[in-house]
Amino acid sequence: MDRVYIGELRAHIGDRVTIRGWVHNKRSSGKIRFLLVRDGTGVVQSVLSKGNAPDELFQLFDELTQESSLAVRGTVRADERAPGGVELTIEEIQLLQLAQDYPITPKEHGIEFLMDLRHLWLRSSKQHAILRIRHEVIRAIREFFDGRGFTLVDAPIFTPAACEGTTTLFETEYFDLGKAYLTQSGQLYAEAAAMALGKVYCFGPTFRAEKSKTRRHLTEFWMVEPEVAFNDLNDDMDLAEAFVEHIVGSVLGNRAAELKALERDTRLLENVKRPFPRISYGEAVEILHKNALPFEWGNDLGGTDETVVSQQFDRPVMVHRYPAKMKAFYMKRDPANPDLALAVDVLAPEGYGEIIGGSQREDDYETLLRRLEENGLPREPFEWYLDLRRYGSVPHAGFGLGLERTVAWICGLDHIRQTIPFPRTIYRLRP
RNA sequence: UCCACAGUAGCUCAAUGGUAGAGCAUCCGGCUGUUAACCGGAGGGUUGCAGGUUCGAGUCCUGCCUGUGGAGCCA
Repeated sequence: MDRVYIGELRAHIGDRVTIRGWVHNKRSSGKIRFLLVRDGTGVVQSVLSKGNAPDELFQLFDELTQESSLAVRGTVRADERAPGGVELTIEEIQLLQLAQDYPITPKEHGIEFLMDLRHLWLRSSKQHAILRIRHEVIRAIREFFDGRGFTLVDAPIFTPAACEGTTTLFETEYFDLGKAYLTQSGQLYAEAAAMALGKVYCFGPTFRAEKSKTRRHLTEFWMVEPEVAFNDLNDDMDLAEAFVEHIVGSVLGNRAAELKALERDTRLLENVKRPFPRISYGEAVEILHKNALPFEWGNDLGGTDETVVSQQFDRPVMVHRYPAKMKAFYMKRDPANPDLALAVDVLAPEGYGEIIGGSQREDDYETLLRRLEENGLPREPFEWYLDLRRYGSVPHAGFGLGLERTVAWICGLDHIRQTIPFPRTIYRLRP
């Protein structure tokens, strides 16, 4: 079998091989023809010249359309004139299917048009690069936790109630048991698992029915959530910075070609090394005031606020101890100031905003019960969660990292929707 | 939900209230090393929908639809 992948052609110079793929583009000049073939591992230019090939082959070449599927047999040659330095002298073309009127031409297109054709857009080289970096980030995430004794514990996607009681959830009928909701976080379940296994993480899709219309939001996105028994907020921040450093380092080390294809300036990514600066919410507010931004203590940091704060640093910054009032009920209060929650957000540089949100969890039964009431949450669906504080409660902490926001930042994209194969936004359910 | 912007050829965009155009794509022709190739030609339109103002509306006004960006919310 002489079949090889385009990515391996360099090791086959002088060989007669067969590649199988799709027509990426073609060019012609009089009696010479250039066919660019893509197979997922790369693109190779293959050449046909008059005098060296039969007329039937020229005929077939001229009929080929963009994205037609085919097999090409030929001899591999090194040639400086070819993109990539390697090309194929065509001896035989086997057409598998002639594509009709491929809509995505090698020219500019608008985002709406490309999103409607997302199933075809994935064939473009930049989308390849993004999806490969997404894969690398996922691989690095698993590698990081698996190498540190964490156990992957999947959380359910159907849940009986809101985890945090703040955001709007997708609702569905669940047989005779009433309403069920698509999960907005696996955290509460991760906490239960941490009490069983010590160090755990869950990694799966999460759903938010908020009608968010920004470059940072999807209605369906992936989140990885570690949870560690006996960790406090400082341990949590130690874990978060090591985690982010590992992810960025893995992409830099293993996906340099993809970053280059995206024209990403990697110098800013090289900076992502421990320790990350740690500032309190109060210090963040001071930074905003120094930059003449009107900001009232007690409000949450908005998109531009986050950008201004993160611009003060050359790497991700961790903002901790937010006003408890605006944070979720399960976050533990700071013993030094009960108005503050032991929470931490990690803000990515370059205006990419919050990629991690985490906290030390409330571990006292009575306090947690009071928080549920203060937040107007029903007790019954949380009984099992309260059990975790009845039976051997311990300090513990964790965080959630948004996969797509992280990929958008590392790739330097202007919008989160390109970081997931088939994005779900408020106005997009297809394809 | 609120605010702003946009919708013209398959795509990306032009067009002072006065005959709807270009580039790319498609089709035809040319070119023996092209690099989003290039050169010549052809076809391609209910200007998002419904009203209104006007001698005349792609252009101005009203409503609606669709999309984009932002706010809020958050990963």
